[in-house]
Amino acid sequence: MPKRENISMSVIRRLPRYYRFLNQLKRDGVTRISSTELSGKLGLTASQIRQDLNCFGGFGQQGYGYIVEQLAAEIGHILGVEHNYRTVLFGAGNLGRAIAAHMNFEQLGFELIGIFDDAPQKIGTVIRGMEVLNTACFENFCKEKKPEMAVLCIPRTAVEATVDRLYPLGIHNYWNFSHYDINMKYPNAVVENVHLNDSLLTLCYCISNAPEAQKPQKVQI
Amino acid sequence: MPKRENISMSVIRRLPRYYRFLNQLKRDGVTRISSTELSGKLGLTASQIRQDLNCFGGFGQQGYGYIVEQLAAEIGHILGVEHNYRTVLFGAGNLGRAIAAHMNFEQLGFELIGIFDDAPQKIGTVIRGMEVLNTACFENFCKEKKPEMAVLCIPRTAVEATVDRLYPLGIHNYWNFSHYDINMKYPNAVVENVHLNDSLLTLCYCISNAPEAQKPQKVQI
DNA sequence: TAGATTGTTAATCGATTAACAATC
DNA sequence: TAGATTGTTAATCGATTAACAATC
Repeated sequence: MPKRENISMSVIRRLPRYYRFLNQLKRDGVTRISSTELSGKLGLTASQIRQDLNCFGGFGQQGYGYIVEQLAAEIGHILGVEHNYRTVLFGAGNLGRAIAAHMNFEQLGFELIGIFDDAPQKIGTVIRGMEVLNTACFENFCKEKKPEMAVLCIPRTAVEATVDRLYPLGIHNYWNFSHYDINMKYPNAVVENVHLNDSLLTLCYCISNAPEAQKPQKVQI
Repeated sequence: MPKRENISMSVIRRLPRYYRFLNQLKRDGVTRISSTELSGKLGLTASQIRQDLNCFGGFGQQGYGYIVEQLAAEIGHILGVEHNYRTVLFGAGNLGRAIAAHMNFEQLGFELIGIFDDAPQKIGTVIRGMEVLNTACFENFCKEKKPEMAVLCIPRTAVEATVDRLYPLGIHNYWNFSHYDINMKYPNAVVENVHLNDSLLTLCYCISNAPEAQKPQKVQI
């Protein structure tokens, strides 16, 4: 794959979805698929799928289509799922515990190597067989384990101080569940935000402004 | 606000962010703001902000700007935060418990009125002062409480059957944490997806493809 | 070979930005 | 009134779709 420059975010955000569907097809025993078939399953145009894939290289065969297993592997490689970036999680509250327990980090390019909190009642508790460590010990942990990414499940108010501490330790990549905007202060940090509040408000808008036919008040049980 | 038709998703997805920033300004005691000032804080162009707001009406005063409190209220109203849609949550696993405990549903247009699971060891446990109920009892619950939205924190494999059950009961709105695509079978359902796996994979791509200067291997502790 | 389907270029569509007249 | 800033129209930019030649 020689091209790959200035790929737009629109394209990038579709890749995980392609990857997911292709892996499902693989599990279902499908060996070969055309862009038209795939477009039906994904609800996109065949043209868009071909355009997207050709940002990274020509993975298909003219007149034949794409080999499912090969294409899945290519996209996995493009995403970088083989990297297993060493990851720490900050905040062992409800959300942090859920994320630690729920996510298959290993299949998604990361390896969870430590969970940190500063509340005494949380330190020492176990999540997914991993003991929650005291945030105070992070510098020592860091020297030995050299984490590359941090998941932030801490309150908005605590994020700035935490990033001020992690960034100089070489942790420049963040999966951020707070609404604090890390890139304001650290424009070079690589940040993926999960804004659950915004997502819920978007749903609220869509419900409130759905065509009349779908309005809840019209519904009968 | 007379206009409001065919608002693009791009605009809608920016509204929660405007709402969030305006509420913060309100808390900070700011009474007045211009589109230019706001654009600086949000990292958007002033033009875009004015365009976005004018999809819904003219909320500013020429030569003066926008009154923070008033604009926040207007956007809240556009989003529909006052609706308090009656909400049930399915799946009291790690993620479901975290979402139930973590989200301020009341401030975001929803009211959580029930949590359901079918695992005996979960039924009867308490989350946020609310007892987890047996999924088997849902029809009865529904007759009395008439829920309008469902949060789905159940495994992908269980979603289809659950929606098959909920949709005919009049629940057409979903906050979906699984990767099952509800709109395939129910095109009229109003669905907001939270795809945590896709988000993490996107981060993986961004880390793997960041400019050399940011690559983790170059970092010194 | 004929049929199918890609890779890629060109056309269209939509979203963002710029400009400026209206007006507070 | 003069200065500022909106609301809105026009220009630009980017993303999606359509078309088709290349080729398996």
